Amino acid sequence: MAVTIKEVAKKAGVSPSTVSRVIANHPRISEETSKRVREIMDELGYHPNIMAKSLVSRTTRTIGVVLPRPAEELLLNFFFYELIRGVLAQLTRSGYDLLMAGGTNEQEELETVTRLVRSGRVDGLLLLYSRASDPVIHLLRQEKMPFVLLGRSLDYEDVPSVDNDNVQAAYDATKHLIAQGQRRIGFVSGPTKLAMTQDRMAGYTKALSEAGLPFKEGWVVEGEFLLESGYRAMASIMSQPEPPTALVIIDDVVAFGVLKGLTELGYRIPQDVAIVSFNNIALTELTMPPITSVDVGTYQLGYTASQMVLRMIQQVEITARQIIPHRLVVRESSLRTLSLT
Amino acid sequence: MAVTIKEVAKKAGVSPSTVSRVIANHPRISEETSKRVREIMDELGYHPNIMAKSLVSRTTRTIGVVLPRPAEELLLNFFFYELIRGVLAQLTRSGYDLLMAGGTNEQEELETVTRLVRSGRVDGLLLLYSRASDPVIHLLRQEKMPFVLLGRSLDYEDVPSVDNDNVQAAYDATKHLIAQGQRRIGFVSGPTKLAMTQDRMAGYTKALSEAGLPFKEGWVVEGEFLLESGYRAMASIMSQPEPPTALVIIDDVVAFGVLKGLTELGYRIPQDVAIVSFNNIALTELTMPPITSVDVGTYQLGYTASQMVLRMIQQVEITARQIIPHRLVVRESSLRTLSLT
DNA sequence: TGGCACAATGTAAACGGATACTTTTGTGCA
DNA sequence: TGCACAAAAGTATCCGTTTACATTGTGCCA
Repeated sequence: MAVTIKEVAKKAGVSPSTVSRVIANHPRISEETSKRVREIMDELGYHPNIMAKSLVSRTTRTIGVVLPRPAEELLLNFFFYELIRGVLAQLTRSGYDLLMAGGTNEQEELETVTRLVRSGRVDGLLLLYSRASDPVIHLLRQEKMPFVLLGRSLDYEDVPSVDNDNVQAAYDATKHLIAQGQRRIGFVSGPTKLAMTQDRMAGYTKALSEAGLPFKEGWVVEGEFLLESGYRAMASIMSQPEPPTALVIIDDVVAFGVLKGLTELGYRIPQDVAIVSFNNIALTELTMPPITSVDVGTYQLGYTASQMVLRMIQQVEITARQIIPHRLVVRESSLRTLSLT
Repeated sequence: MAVTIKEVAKKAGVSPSTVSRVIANHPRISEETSKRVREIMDELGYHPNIMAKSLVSRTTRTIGVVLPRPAEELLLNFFFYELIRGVLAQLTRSGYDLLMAGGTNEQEELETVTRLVRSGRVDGLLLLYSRASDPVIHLLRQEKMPFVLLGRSLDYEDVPSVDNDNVQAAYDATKHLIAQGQRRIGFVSGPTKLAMTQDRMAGYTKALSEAGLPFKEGWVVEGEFLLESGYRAMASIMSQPEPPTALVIIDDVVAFGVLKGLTELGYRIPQDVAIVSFNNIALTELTMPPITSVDVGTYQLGYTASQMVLRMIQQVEITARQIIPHRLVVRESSLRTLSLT
């Protein structure tokens, strides 16, 4: 059906190996032959059969992307597309393809990854999560399959990963509130088993203590990456005897819930309560007021993660942990200057 | 490196072909042999090499998903993840893999798809857009490669596609507003070259005329799927001498912009202006007020589209155009009963 | 002018698995 | 006991490429 190297060879009056060498830019092929063969390849619309190529080269030029299990996916939901764009841009540039996989539970996921690795389906993997102590990670290390985590792992410091400096990001966000004159600052947190949550928490407390501001237990509430979570966390924090006048919020979606809850309770943002959050998804500028958020460079995360796996495949030395710069995007929700108090 | 069929055969004391037949569940293999071979496969952690298998079977068990070009991607942004989950669920169930591809411009995209098709990389394709008169579609038809569009194509009625009944969806949404007592209803539209836009427009006008309500030029504004677009469209509509008291909005993201604009201008939602929109992305319930939106069954769209390609590959007869049911999710933004007028 | 180096190309054997065709083994029956 | 015939398994070839090794051809030098 499809055009093969043999048909090209026949039409060009050369042997299949010559055609193969033309494709590979082998030095010992004469200009003349090369040109003629290329013409015929174009004429016949020849494209090398990747399966055959892979079989002999033992490489697939394919990177697998493993989605998190549905239970952990919520964070990803809103920047998945941009992330994939970044991944795809890098892979396309390097002539690699992207295979997407995932399972609905731990076992299914492990089976899928095992199959991809053992059947020689991919040359490397990108794990879109940073779950601690994971059987998938064990497997990949054992099989010596190059892989990169999105977000650092709590358990393995030496596993290659791309991440933001979340400590610094939260530090910056909190500092920004302090610079606006805020003294009572709370923190709406995420699941504490995630490195991201721990890091942002650390940045928050660091900024507080440096500024000599109080850290109060009741001002910090752990939530999840769910729509209602922010709402509940906010209610808990604001019901304290002396509630904070500013909140650092672990994620934009949670911030949406907080914002809504605060508004419903009659708080004015930012006059009564100022907020900053993280990830800078598109809709943060469409809320009322627009939300100040830390842009984490989603596209760049995807782009760099792919670059890392590719480097690992090419046996190039890499830094085990690559940091993507963040940027605080200041919007109305955190600006004290608007306040008349 | 990896375990091959030969190693399994050797260890089991049979020939490679026997092992191959065990894998394929060939009828003429004795229970006993089959069991022994399977045990050894497990023991060695054998997984068939997909490349070798593909080479001889001339099939890849892989479906390609082609992303829209960045310029047209905005709509997709917020439900991409759910869509992919649907696709992946169906493919995994059927033992297929998902290859993701896309280009930054028309030529790049065509080259990518050509390569996937000609090099035998995929057995079928899913196009996540429904651009009219597309060179990619021409190519796929010519190469007899099974493919399914997401959303119907304006130019080719007979191209397989999954879609909502957008006429009916917009009709339902508009009717809902009418049932709430609305008489002056405007429409914030999208790019008219899209079938989706045309269909929703048609449903809107149909509902109006059935109810004997006026259709006014100035009440209908074409926008784009951009954040600011809704804002501008709203401004234009509301500056009419006699502005509408309700708006049907082509998409949730646009509706966010409209909502923000209306609120800033001092309109109360839904008392002064009621709104309904489409797609029901997660954040519609977190706006103030929450937005009534038509759920289009994103997961189901992905799931069904994949099912269609798989059927085409198996030469099963399919309906060229598959309709996914929609569902109006009523929230505060459209409820007139709240009004005191 | 024979011999040699080297460039250009050809030949053939893999890569791992599927399968048409062939051989071996086993069973029932005359 | 021998034979037919079916079940079970083995042999060999092919899928489309790459590549080690072999062959051919040319020019140059002793």
